[in-house]
Amino acid sequence: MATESTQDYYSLFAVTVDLSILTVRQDVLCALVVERGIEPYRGQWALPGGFVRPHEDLAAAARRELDEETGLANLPGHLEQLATYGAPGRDPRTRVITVAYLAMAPDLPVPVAGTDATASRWAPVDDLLANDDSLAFDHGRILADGVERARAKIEYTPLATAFCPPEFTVADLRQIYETVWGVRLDPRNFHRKVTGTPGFLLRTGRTTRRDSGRPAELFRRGPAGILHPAMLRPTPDSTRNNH
Amino acid sequence: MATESTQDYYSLFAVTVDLSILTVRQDVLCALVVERGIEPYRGQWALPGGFVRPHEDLAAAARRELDEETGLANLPGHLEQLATYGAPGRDPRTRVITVAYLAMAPDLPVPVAGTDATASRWAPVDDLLANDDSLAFDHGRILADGVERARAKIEYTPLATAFCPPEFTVADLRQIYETVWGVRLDPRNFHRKVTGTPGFLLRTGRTTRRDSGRPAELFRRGPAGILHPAMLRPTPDSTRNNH
DNA sequence: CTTTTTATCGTCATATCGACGATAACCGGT
DNA sequence: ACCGGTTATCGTCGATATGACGATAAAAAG
Repeated sequence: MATESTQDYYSLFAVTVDLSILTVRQDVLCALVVERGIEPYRGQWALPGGFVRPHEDLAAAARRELDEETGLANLPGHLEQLATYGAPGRDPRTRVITVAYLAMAPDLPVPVAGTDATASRWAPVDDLLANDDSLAFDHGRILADGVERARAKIEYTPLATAFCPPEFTVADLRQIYETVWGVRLDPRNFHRKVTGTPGFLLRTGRTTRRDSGRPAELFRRGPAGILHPAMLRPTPDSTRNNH
Repeated sequence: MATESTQDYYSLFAVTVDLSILTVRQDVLCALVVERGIEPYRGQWALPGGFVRPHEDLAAAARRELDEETGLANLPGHLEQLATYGAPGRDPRTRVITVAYLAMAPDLPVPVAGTDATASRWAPVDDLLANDDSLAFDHGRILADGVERARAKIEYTPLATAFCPPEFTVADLRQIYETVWGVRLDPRNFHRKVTGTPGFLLRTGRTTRRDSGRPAELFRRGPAGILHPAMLRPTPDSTRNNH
């Protein structure tokens, strides 16, 4: 907040809030994208977002945009500030400062027909991040940062449960980790880990029936805010213990 | 960046960059604060910062303020974006969006007489965070967030070395961890840990002479970007393994 | 040459992890 | 009722990391 050193005057900037909204659909990590109706980048896909209103808090603006885009007033899941992007020229029209937020939500049964007239859809993040210009503006970078944040935070927080419905099985949760991290995890060690980490999961006593195989117990998210010890993301290199 | 949904018009905001500049001086974690010369909060201490210029990148503005306040053109250490604060009313004059940055630097021999006419000094963060209104605006929260970020990041990154001079001993590094975390660490286990973590430290071969005791080997920061396995911050509760 | 001080190395019990075997509880088909 | 298929859950074992702490090394001070 302004040291008011040699110069006290200041410039004004347009400020927007953009959202990396992530979910896991059919074992694929997806992000919500909207089609732009106007220039610049007309017809291209972009992250949902919009201008912050004059007397609106940043977090409130993010929640408002989230509600508008998902069509769900009380969206379950998680919302946190990601980072702020303000490079000159990132919007060709004028100088724009964008505060990006990261949302993680369970797969929404509603195929998200937001209040906007613009089209919106879930797209696999791998597709969106394959090309550098699949997304308008610098939204590719914002999404990449959001995905990396999500991958890191499910290591030491219970936030992977934000991708799950209120009640879920250990296998459901493992599938989330496998999808978000892009790895395979041993079901037995995973089960031992999540059930042994204090506060991670609460048992409901109930079970699911399945088409085949033993029924699984249903859990809900526990009270822990951080995981001790953390979940370990396997190292990409597996050629270590070859003695 | 603006979905341009129902409304395409936008408001303008003043944007500043504020800095949580941390260092360790005489085994105390300190932050750089400046005295405000004008209203509001005249005479109170605040984090250094200032308005972003019309065509200036956010990171560039942060580096510029850092140089101005520390008086060192190429300040060693580390600088990263922390978070953005934009609650209405946080500046009583007008709506201001502040992008906060976190800097971690070795103890500067120069008693920082910046280019500003305003006074500046290093203050222990414990003092600054003791009262809720020791700092102007919401700078207490920004500083608290910065300290928490620093405490977390030295767990899994080599950033504790950013508080050290280019060459340092294991004891120097341990003192950094003890000061930032506010704990005591076993010198033998700490030595085993840091020397055994790949890429953390590079040995120089040289040693320091001391006033008393065996000379210690000098190290410099290694190439690792993250620590595997991470440094473990002792849990505040020690009443666990009492079987 | 002994004491003091700090740095560095070693030892040992415990906890955790990865790999993987074994068992449990459901299915559908015979 | 029995059997194989499938998935969930429990156990075992070796390797590794960790906390507690003893032992040794290399300097200064007396």
